[in-house]
Amino acid sequence: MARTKDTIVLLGDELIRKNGYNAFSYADISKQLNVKNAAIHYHYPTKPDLAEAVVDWHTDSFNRFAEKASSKNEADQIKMFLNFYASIQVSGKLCVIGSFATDWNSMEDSVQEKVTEFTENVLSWITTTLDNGKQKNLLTFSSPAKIEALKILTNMCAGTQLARITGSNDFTDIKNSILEQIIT
Amino acid sequence: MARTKDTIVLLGDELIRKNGYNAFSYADISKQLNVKNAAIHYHYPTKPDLAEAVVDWHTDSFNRFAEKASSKNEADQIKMFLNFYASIQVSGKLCVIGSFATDWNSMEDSVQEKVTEFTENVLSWITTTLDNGKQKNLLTFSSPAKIEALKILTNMCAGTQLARITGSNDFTDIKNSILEQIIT
DNA sequence: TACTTTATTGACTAACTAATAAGTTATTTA
DNA sequence: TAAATAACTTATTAGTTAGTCAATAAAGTA
Repeated sequence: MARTKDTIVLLGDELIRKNGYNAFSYADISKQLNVKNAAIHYHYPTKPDLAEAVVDWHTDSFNRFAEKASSKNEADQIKMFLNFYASIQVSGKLCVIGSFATDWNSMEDSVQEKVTEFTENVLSWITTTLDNGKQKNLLTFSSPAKIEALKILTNMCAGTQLARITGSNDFTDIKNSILEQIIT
Repeated sequence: MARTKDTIVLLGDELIRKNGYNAFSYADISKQLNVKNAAIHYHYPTKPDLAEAVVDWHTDSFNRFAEKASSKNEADQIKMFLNFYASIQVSGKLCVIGSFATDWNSMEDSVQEKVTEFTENVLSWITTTLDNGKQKNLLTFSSPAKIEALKILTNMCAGTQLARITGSNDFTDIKNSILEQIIT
């Protein structure tokens, strides 16, 4: 039964994106899971090991998202993407990319590499989706798709951060404005 | 002589924006300053006290920036603002807003309040500058100035974060694209 | 000159941290 | 059934953390 092992990743992810990588400890997880901290070390010997597993989970999760979205048209796919970020915002979490970027300098190389790969994966999905949507006349934007993707991603990533400071209306405004501008 | 006291804030700010609030310790500062950690506690009794001083420093710093920029036209003011973020990116730091947002839940109320005030101050400066620039036909954008301001700020904030992961070209591309689109 | 304030050190503490080693129990597997 | 493996606990360690307190030295003030 891989029950505990999986739950650790979910709790780890929640703690990382709610409180930050350096703010959480194995004790936080073990308390919530009602096991001793040594049990966490049994499944994930070191903190970087756990961090890697968290990034892997996000990779799988995003691939499932892309798979699920692939049945819709490009305008709806972008909508789904922004709605995904809206759910992050509502749950009080942050985008993984932003969370790991802030604690980048305390991250092991192995973790950094996985985060980089994940980020490039997300960016290329947005870029391709924008490009295809433009060709089908479902989407409009003037800059190259890659740069439009960078702007949308940074809007969402820092949008969830900003919402903590100035409130969730700011996030919603950003999200709606993006959709208004790119959907024909 | 307030030499040490001021240097502590500068070092604290650098550590917060390079490594994160929860990743730095009084020991890091005391080593660099060649004083004992008790000396840091003399000037800033608790970590939140230091964090408040760091935010105050940013408030002063931004006010000086706005004052200095006020002699230029609105297009140049926005350019200056983006260039300011470019210098943050180059120095390997992050935007204060993003740094504090990520560690928001480990922040004292007193610090949160100061960060909120600072962020609203920055946002209203961008909004006003965009608005004035539009009226003078120096700037063009279709959404309300406030929302355009939110988008530019989140682009810059997460742009410095993303640059750590995927490289500084992405930041430069975002920056140039913003300028191309809003400057007439 | 005597007192007070400012800036600092030295010495310490209590709490927390990631991580380890040895032992325990239950479940597979051969 | 015996051995092996998986999933833990108990107990502990070495290091770090923010924060305190008493002592000190220098500079300013009355």
